Amino acid sequence: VSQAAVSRAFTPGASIANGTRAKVLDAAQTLGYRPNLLARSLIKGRTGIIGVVIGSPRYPFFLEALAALSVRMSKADKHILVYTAEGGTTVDVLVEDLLQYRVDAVFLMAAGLSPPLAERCRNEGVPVISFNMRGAITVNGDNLGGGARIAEHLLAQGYRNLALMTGLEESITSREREAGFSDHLAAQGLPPPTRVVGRFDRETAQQAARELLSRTPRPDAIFCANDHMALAALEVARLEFGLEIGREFGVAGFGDIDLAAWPTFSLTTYSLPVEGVIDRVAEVLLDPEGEPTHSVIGGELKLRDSTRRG
Amino acid sequence: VSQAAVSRAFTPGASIANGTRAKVLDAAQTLGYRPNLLARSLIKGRTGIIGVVIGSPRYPFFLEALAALSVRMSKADKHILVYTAEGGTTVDVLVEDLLQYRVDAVFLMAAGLSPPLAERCRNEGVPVISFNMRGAITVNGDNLGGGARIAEHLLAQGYRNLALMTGLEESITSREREAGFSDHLAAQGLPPPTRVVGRFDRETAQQAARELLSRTPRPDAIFCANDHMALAALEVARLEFGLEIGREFGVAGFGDIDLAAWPTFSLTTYSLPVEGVIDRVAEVLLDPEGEPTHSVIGGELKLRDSTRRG
DNA sequence: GTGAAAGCGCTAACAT
DNA sequence: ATGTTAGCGCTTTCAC
Repeated sequence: VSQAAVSRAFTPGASIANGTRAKVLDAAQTLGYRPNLLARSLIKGRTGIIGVVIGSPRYPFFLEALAALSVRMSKADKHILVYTAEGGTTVDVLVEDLLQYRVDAVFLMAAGLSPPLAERCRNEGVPVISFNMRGAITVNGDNLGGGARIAEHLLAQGYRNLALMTGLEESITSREREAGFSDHLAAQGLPPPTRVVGRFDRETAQQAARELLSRTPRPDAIFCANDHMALAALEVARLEFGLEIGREFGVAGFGDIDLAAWPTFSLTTYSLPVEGVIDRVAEVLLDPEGEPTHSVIGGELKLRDSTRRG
Repeated sequence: VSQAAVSRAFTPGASIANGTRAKVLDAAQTLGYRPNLLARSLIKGRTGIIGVVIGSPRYPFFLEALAALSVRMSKADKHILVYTAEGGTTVDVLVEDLLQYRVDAVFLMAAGLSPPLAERCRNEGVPVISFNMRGAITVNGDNLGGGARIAEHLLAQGYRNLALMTGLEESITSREREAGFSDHLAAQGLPPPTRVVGRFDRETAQQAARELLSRTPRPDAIFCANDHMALAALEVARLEFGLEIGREFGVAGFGDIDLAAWPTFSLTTYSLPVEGVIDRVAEVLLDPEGEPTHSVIGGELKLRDSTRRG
């Protein structure tokens, strides 16, 4: 009944007689005793907690990724401490806080970690994983490749007057998707697409789509930097301009969210495989060693009715 | 430069000279020192961490609620440790684990906490909040009232041959929405609605809708226990059966998710105000005292085109 | 295989 | 206002 014995009883491979262990576990059961993980972490230096910072908690992709990550981590007996950056708090403040909880690693679904703090994380042995951040370990969908595949596809379908709707101007993700698309056109000796700026959300995308569709000559197809904007554009084209989607106006997105496959929309898109991305993130998160790596998880072109002519 | 002085420097209202505090904070800055919250929690008995268990991480409502809660909690300097119950782990195991981390409270978005463990949580002073669990503190949308309002509305619009699509049979939420709906019909002396069982998801709902719409006489309106099923039913009716939604076939849901308001669907529904519900949850979570309370957060009927005749 | 003692990093009395 | 001491609940040498 010594303190050490109890500790050993709860430690998987400890040197303790089976009888003693059983006795201790039994007593714990009836007394309602459970080891205090805080105290354990204090000694061990590892908490089994992964810190996650979400910059835009309203953006469904991040939530899906969070859920997927949580499922993965549970399997490894690790857990997730969530911080959301809404309402003025900078990412630095949140990460600083996370470090105080002595998290084993940080997963950043937000931009804006300052290089000095990133440096400190490295020094303290806390790996930082992010979608897009120089200096950190990154895991990404194939933004460049996807953009290019979409451009290629639209041209193959005979669309000639192409438009592009970007996400937030400062978003690296958006810029990569745009670059993939535009560079492909340039490589074919074609002029750059008509460009409008969405901000990844529905409202702005609707405005941008209205503006674009009112122009003459009207573009005959658009590539939007994410599916949400593409669906907004599709709705505007169909319901407000009475265009037949696909034949009169092609729409393509990026991400392949569930909605894209609904028959009502049948949106052509390039997939961003949440599961695949998170699998890789989990892998890196669980393996502290290693230099900054940059993984690109390929998706695939999903050909649907929103870009089929005739 | 004593240990206690440092502690005081980092404690908001402690008795310490401004000069000393400045000096300590300054030194900490350059040395990269940050207090260890684990050690602090070990003494204080409070961690500032709220445990959240999500039973169905694929169900968007829970994710939205999680995001909303995280934002609320950040403001109170509390944080969220997320556990997902996918792949066989029981809620009991997860809550047990949460208790080991000495969380200040538990928010359960999952069913299945055993009464003995619930009891233990109470004894240890860890409040348990849930959407639907006897014995615990609960916060809910107005399932009963909403179901009734929908029934009332459908009748007022002249629909006469009503159908109902439930969620999971074991879901209390689904049963309440059903009861609100059916009881209203009964109170009007009308026969019970035709009843099909969905499982809250799209696939099952599509099957159920197909089956229902093939019957003779065909129902002229349906109430689905959530918006996702309602949208699935709407799509099937419109695209597979060629019905004019609203005039020939009325569709109503529950929840008022973003999609419901999209012009493509324009789904009539009774709102489940995520923000309102989570506001209340946060309130209870932050205030440990109090007996089991049961809050019902009212929503409102959203009249849209999916239930307008003529 | 088991117990005694030391210590993880902090805060809370209690002095001064 | 500051330093000293004790102790939060655990794991880890080190004896036995």
